[in-house]
Amino acid sequence: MKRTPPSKRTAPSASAHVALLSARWAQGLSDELRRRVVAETIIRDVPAGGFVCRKGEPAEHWVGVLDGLVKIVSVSSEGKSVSFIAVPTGGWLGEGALLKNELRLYDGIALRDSVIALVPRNTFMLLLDTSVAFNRFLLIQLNERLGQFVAMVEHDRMLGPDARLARELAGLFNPMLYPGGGKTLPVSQEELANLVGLPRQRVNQALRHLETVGLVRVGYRDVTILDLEGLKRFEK
Amino acid sequence: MKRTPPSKRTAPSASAHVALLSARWAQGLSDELRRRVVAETIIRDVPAGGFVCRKGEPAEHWVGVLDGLVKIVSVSSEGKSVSFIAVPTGGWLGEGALLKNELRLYDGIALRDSVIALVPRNTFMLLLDTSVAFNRFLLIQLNERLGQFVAMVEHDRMLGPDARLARELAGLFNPMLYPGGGKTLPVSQEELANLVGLPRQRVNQALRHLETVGLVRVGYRDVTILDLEGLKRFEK
DNA sequence: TAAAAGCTGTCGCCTATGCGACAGTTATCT
DNA sequence: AGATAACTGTCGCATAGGCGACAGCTTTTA
Repeated sequence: MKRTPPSKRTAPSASAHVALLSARWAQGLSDELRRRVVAETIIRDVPAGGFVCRKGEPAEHWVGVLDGLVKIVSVSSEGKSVSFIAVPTGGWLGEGALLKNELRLYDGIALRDSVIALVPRNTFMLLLDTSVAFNRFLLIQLNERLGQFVAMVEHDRMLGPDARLARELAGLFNPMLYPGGGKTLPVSQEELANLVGLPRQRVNQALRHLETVGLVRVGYRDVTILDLEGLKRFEK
Repeated sequence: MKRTPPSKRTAPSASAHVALLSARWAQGLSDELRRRVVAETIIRDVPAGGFVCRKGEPAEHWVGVLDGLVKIVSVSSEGKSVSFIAVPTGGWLGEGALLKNELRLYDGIALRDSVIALVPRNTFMLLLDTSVAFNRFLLIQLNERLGQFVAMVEHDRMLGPDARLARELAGLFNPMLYPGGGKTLPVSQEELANLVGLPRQRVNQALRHLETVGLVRVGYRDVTILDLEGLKRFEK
């Protein structure tokens, strides 16, 4: 089981709505739309380890991480879990099932206490139907995310474990998908293992290797990126 | 080296424009736009083994496979090549670099003699700026492709070689991305190996396994899908 | 029709991954 | 502060993937 730090039970506040409207996609909207978005969006605190959305449920919301860190996970029938990406503060997720009008295919789980925005499907669709800027934003977001996954497949198949970890770490800091934010990832090595698709022991080795090369600093339950470009280039 | 069957040198014909306008994204366009698309799009025959687009060049076109089969490939610095997907007749590709206004990140190579449509960047951008339907089409296409790649990562990390091959084969027949078309894939086992990211020898075993279970029929330089749903479900 | 090129089916070896185990650390709970 | 839970760092082993080699077929080329 996962350790669950104490949940700071901040009541959904006005600051959440500020964070909401400062999202990049909200910049181009008309005042009217902005008002509707604020009125209709639900803000919810999710403690570390809690579900942001669940595989199998109908997709009723577009999900924003106003603060925190959320991983997208698939759990196999035998209980083996694969994490795809970690979406940090400022990131948005869940448009896939919304666009396909399908059940959610993956779980969303908070890696630490997070503040989540839930934009209802109707609001989302309204934006899609009325705002050119919003369409463009989504296009860019999907395209960027697609690029990230193509790169994941590429790296999974071409690179060794150390390089895979390096690239994955770099990917977690894609500035297009994940604007702002620091350079420290508050994640255990076991989580990292899930994210990279390697055994935890191997991740440990790889981390130490990357540390000796000066690309990252390894702490307890966190990793700090020292040289993003170096990580992207790392090969052996 | 790859074998290169003789190239049927059909001159770009009127039938190509018919194929072009019958693409799903062209359905919703105004007559004016349809005229422009036909006028500005370049039709080109590419022989098996030829490049449809090349890594490193600026993205000047959106690429349609009017007839044939095109693989998207990344070649590592040491010459190891990874194929991501095979885009069959009716498929479209290359919007990624176009949207990002970047250099192409991957090669596009014809797996057999193919008829290719090249929609110039300006035409593409015009469609993007003026047609709501086109925007929606692209959104769907990107989303669908993203789903395909997420599934690839999932399967690469969760499933064994046989199941990986099964899912990959199934993925090549996603009706959303690749409408129409038969159920036979004219591809050597070595190509399949590149597509699945396994050694050729292992792919051979896996194919024979899938054949004994009745999911596919294996021929010389081709594989016929017998049970698409079975392939999607295959686990061991 | 003969020869050459390319693909398929198998064997067998080597290395790396995948994984259980466990001692040592660091944080959290009461 | 002490107890407990969670995370980190290592060893070592079994298995599976990665790969060279090569004989038997199929298709194209001369």
